[in-house]
Amino acid sequence: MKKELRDRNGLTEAEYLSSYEPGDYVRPSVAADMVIFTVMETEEENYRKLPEKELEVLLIQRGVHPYLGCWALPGGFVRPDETTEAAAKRELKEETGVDHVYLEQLYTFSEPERDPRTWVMSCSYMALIDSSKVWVSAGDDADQAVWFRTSFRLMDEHIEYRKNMTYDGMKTIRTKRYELELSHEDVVLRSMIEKKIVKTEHETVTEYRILENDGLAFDHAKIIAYALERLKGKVEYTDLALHMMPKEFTLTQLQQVYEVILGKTLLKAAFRRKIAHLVEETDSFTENEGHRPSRLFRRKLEEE
Amino acid sequence: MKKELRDRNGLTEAEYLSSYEPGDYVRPSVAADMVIFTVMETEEENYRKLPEKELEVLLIQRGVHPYLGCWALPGGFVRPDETTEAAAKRELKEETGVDHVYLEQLYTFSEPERDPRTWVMSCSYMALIDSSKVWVSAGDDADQAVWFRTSFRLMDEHIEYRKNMTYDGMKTIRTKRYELELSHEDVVLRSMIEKKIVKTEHETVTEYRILENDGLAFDHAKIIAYALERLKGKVEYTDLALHMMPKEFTLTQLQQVYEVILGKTLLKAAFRRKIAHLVEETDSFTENEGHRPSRLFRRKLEEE
DNA sequence: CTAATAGTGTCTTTTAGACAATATTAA
DNA sequence: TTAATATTGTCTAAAAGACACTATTAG
Repeated sequence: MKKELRDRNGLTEAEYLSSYEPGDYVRPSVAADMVIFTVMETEEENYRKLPEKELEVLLIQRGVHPYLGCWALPGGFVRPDETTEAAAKRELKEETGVDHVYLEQLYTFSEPERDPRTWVMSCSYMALIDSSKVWVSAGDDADQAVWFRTSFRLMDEHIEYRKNMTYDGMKTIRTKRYELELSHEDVVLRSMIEKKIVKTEHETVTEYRILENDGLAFDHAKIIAYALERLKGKVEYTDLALHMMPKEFTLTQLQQVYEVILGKTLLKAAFRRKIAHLVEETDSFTENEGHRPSRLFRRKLEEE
Repeated sequence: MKKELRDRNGLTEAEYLSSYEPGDYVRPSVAADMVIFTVMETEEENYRKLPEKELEVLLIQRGVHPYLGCWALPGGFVRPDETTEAAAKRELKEETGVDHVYLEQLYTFSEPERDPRTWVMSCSYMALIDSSKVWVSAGDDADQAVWFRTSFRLMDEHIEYRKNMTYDGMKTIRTKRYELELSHEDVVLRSMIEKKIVKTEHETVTEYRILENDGLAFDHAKIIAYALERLKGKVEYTDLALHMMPKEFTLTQLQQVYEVILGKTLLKAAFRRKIAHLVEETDSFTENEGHRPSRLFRRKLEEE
């Protein structure tokens, strides 16, 4: 309908576009980086007991500078014919061989100095995959992908109330320090991340900062911390956790996944009531467990 | 600690970086676009009645191709020395003159053809400003910024259950069609946006599509729809709405803001219980309203 | 007095938390 | 039989929904 509008140079849109020259402004590279989570079972000695579960993140050891030898999130540059999401899916497929998984855009990190080489933004994604699909990548060609056990603990919390003199009104600064510890066999990567929430009259500014970092490349400690907070936050009011389950699972297994993500134990009865609407019964049961068999459930696709 | 590691070419990190050449891969431009919301009061005839409230979005009429004459979100390209957030803040200041407001990153839109000129990603932000600060920008130099009344209505909802033969398992497709209507005086911008949620065994894919669009530039209808959904979703469990209030406000005013955002009326008693922990009393009251005075509150900064 | 909003009390319903009782299995 | 988990029931506590009653003001 606006076809024949002409701009101040007398050009129609078609004419403008055909004569358009991109100009030589500096442009950033954009990478899609992925925080891929899964929950794995640890080996259990007692044949009767159920195995414990642990939250794991996939990392790749860098074989090139910068951060040579450090561990990084899987990811790669976005190409001009794809979306960031398509780039993430492509990398995911390459790195894990897995195809149809839950994928959610997290945040675009854009501090200009986050990559020492050049201006690179990271559009980060969180992927959830079920451990039965986890193809433990035997070190292929260049880089090796490894699952790291994840621990993310609040180490310190601090609130400061500040009477702001210049501007009227109060200001509160809430600071939380988290320890992120990733381990695989004898490799332990440890970072301290600070989350600072500054509230004033109208503003609320949240800021993450890496205080210490040992072995993780770039600002990936920050990205992983951000992903863990998102995961924790959404698990309680969405069906996110269901995406980490195999096709059929027991309610106890599902509860374990919730517990690992939330970092606390839940009451069985209350848990079952709460997630009842997210699952549906199958006719199968577990067998040969040394105790009463458990009904298997699957994710319910219908219903809200 | 990894200082002296050398890569396959025998270079240390410092050597590598000093010899680093960016290469000539194609890079995208990245823009920071903002969905700026405020809630304004309509004029009320009856001196006793309280004014109604309406949700408004700030748009700018484009004076250049492409989408010449269409209305677009305020925004601009990110510069190499700033974060996307800094770019958003800069544009916000330029466009509205307002400085310290609530700002939250929404989503990075990256469809390669979203800008007909060249490859441009949009890192979108939502800003909330209080209407008392709204400087009704008298059309300045180039482009004029105008507040548009917002209506976002679910027009159609549809669920399809599909038995997937090739792959085992079910698939459900939930489709929602929304009408986005933005109006200012006699200008009415109308778009239809489709939200499609496809659930399979492990995957949940959500996709927004513009079905119809009249007068909004680029994919901005999609971005506004996304922002409205985020706003609605977070209002119920955060203090987001408080960022749209003036320094002091009555609880009824706050309730009106909730109601406008949620698009439904709330019960007074229940509402007050729910938000009690987010506000604190002042000693002031409204006056000359033709009815009982109302206590003024302010946003509480302490406490969770 | 009136027409409006302000503010609170209370009953009901729903949801969450806590814990206990009973069921079932492989070795 | 035993040591484990599975499953359900029930009581209590807290939160949400619904509604009604009382308070206060400018004109």
